[in-house]
Amino acid sequence: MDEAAQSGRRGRASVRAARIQDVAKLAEVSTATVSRALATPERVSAEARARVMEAIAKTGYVPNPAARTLRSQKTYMVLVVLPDLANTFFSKILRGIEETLFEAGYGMIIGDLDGSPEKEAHFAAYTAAGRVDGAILLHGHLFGQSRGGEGAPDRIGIPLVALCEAIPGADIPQIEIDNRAAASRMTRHLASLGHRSIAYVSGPAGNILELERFLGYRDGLEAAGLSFDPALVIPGDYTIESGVAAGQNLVARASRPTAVFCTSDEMAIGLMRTLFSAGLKVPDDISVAGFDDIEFAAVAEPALTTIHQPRRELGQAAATALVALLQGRPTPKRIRLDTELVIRDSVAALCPMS
Amino acid sequence: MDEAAQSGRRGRASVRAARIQDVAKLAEVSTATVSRALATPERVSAEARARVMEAIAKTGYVPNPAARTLRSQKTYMVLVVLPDLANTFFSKILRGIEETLFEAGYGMIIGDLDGSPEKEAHFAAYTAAGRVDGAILLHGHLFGQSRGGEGAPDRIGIPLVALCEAIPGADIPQIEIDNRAAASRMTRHLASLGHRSIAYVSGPAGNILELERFLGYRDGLEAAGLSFDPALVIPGDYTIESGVAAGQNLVARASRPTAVFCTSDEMAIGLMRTLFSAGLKVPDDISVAGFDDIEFAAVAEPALTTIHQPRRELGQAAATALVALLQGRPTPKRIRLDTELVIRDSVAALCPMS
DNA sequence: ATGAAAGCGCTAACAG
DNA sequence: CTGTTAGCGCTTTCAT
Repeated sequence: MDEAAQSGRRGRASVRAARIQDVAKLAEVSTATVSRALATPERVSAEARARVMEAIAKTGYVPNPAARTLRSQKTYMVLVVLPDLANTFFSKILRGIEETLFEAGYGMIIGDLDGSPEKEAHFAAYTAAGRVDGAILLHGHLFGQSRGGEGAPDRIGIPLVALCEAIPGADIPQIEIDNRAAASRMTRHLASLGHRSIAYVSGPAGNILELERFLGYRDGLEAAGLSFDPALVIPGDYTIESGVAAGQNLVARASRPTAVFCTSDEMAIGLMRTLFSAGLKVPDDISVAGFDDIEFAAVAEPALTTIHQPRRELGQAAATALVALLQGRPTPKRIRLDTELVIRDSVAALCPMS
Repeated sequence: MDEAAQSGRRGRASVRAARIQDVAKLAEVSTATVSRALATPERVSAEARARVMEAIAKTGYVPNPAARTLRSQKTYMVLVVLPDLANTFFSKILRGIEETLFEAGYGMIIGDLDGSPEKEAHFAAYTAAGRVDGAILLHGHLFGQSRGGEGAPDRIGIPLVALCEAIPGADIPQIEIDNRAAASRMTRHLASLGHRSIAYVSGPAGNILELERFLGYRDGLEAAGLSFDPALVIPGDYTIESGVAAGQNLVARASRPTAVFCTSDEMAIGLMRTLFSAGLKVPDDISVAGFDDIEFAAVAEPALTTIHQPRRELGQAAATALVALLQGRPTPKRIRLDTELVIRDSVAALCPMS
């Protein structure tokens, strides 16, 4: 009862972390009871539970996650894959995900693709190796499906959820906004202010968001009785730099549109910068609209008219869906959150003079 | 030799992941040899190694990290704790950390404090539970040392590195810039342009960066022969919102400084916004300087004069130091990277007229 | 250079 | 409600 105390020396040097055995011994119960007291308290007598808890407090016991994972085949970790961590658009989404995951007892590992496909393989290996129980995908496709080609393994064995960038054809829950409707709304807003020549700064070619938003732009044009002019579509990729480039494109033109709809706030801010440098005034000479409503949109000069996305809620919804899957509960295949048109100062009614 | 093939049914339904045993059997070696072929190839005959590699390819074997961790007591995971993931200042730092860690074979778990001390305990538990081998701390103090009080456990048993926000008194490698010198440089730059009334928008009280930058501001003032005026210090906390508030503070004043040194770009951008709204022109009516050189600094209107921090390199240096520690190699206790004064358009020489 | 065997710390059956 | 008993899959002595 006291002989089996410590295995040899107990100098204060290496005070090995307490194991479940130490707790069991101190509480005078079996290790199974300790385990149960932690996992399913209701299945343990109040008395035993109290003794276990006391022993845990006394020993400072913290369960070893590796052992737990090895035995239970559950990691309580979720992988979140995103195209670009530096994009401020994602940070609040991440917050929403993390807080929901945390409440459900899951940890979050972030996989930042940073624009390189090789990294995707790296994170795919995480799932293959069983490092995580599930994943939230923000980058618009399934692992190993970069080319959308044949051998696309529809699933890699763990629950998956797509967030923001829908993955066409994938049989997993998709959480997103109605990009098409939002883009249409903004286009109509611009048209309602008298603009008849509305340029469109696109996202990366092939991107699903771009596809949807472009369709919305066309919808809006049509709804306003405006005809589509391909010359008014300026390529972009959602970055500040591409917005700057789009601005140069615009400035160089002989005849300019009276309004520009940028499909990301970062592009809108970069574009306005170029316009200013060229001596053009926003919104007096040209109106500029964005998309996303990132933090800087409200403090840009002029403050940016844009589409607000409920970023935190988007993250929460995705995490909630994944947790449901993880716990074997059903979850809707598609969740669409509402956006909002935020009117600020970068868009003005077209002056008939102009 | 072929009887022990599969343990029972081998329907295509549940193709359990290959284990090291499967590889060993296929390669006709022991599991120990497979393990060694992976960890220490040089200790295995070329022949055996080839057979093992082939078997691995054939089975699609991926080592189980939980089992590996349980046995070797190494997680090959590093925790990165930061005060605010939404702050764009950190994203590039994270990139630098991740790429370096990845090359060294380590994964990264991000601990976003999001401004709540409770979360810190949460992430401290990660380290206590042995989920990670080491940690990089960007939040300016050690775990459980929030109050800087007595029982500060100087170490929690795993290697730690402090990044950006130095931790006074902690005996761990610290990677940072020379905040004091940089702030002094900016202050002197402003003074050299004729400004004699230079306001200072601070960081959060007690923050080590704030302490250093404030000292630098004082240094710069002194070097320029200017006296310090407490009324010119406006409180802030590095956020956009606090910059907006600082701007309101400024606008409300009867007599205004001719230049404002904001100790973060986000504050500078928020402040300029307020100034504009109040009809003040930057830099004509008032010069504004920032600190950090985030992406938006270059495209702000006007483009922001600021202090450039080598963010990616900072991250790389911290990760490199931690990996050295993890591998038992020595590393310098303090690394200071150079900053740069970036002159753009938000600061102008003081017009004698004014 | 290789194999046998002993666990790392935990949870899940299975009895009782 | 509780204890006993097996391992989860891997790395690592210790022999050979």
